[in-house]
Amino acid sequence: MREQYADYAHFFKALSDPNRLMIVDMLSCGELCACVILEKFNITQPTLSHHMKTLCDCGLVNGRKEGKWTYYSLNGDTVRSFRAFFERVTTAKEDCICYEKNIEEDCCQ
Amino acid sequence: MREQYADYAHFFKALSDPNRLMIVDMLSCGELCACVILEKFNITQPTLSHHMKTLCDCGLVNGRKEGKWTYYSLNGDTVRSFRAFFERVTTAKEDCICYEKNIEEDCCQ
DNA sequence: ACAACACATTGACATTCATCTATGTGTTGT
DNA sequence: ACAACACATAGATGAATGTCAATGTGTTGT
Repeated sequence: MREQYADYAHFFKALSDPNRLMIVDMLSCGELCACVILEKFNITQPTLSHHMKTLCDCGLVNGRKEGKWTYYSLNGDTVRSFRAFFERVTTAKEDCICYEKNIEEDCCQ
Repeated sequence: MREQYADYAHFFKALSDPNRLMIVDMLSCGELCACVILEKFNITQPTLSHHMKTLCDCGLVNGRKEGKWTYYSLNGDTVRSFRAFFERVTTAKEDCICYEKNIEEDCCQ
């Protein structure tokens, strides 16, 4: 569990940009071509390409090339595991790290 | 909706740091004193203070001073609205922005 | 073969960020 | 009143990030 914080932090970082959040929203209904996505933004093509790489690298989005075009779609499995992680990390649980050694012992008596 | 991307991006950014993710996990079981949190990390006190400010500024965490000590806790309302936003943004919906003007018209015919 | 197109890569730049040391502020106990 | 403590703030620094212009790569149509 302890190592997962760094792993999942990448997902949060990937979604910490408004443009990328909007891209994910657009992809929630299904696959879209890069050129279609680009039309909705006031950014250059290289910038979109960079954002798509960020989303693909962390596994949230899949890319599929078809001739000249590249189609992007959400990775349902990643989205679900991300959702589950956030749920776990914000919900009280018996094996929470807050119960580990030293906690609530040496301070604030 | 369009403006919400920037608003919620702040939440994702606040959680994009492994230390802050772990802090949220610790707080999921209830209120904790800053000094108790600090013990679990290999960071200095000013660095923790900075992280707590980041979490508080976006509304995910509440701070409460009591004498010398400061107690932090998760803001349940913010967590729930954040969860709902992520759910909405990753789920197909009839009023999705991907259906707005120009999309799927001028490209990839 | 060649021009046009869709997209990726490179390199540069300004901004933001995590972290530290040093210092300030308010509280507690003697 | 004063020392010790808990925490915040200020300032500095190296690393990461979002953006762009320029260029590269692979595909399509003539």
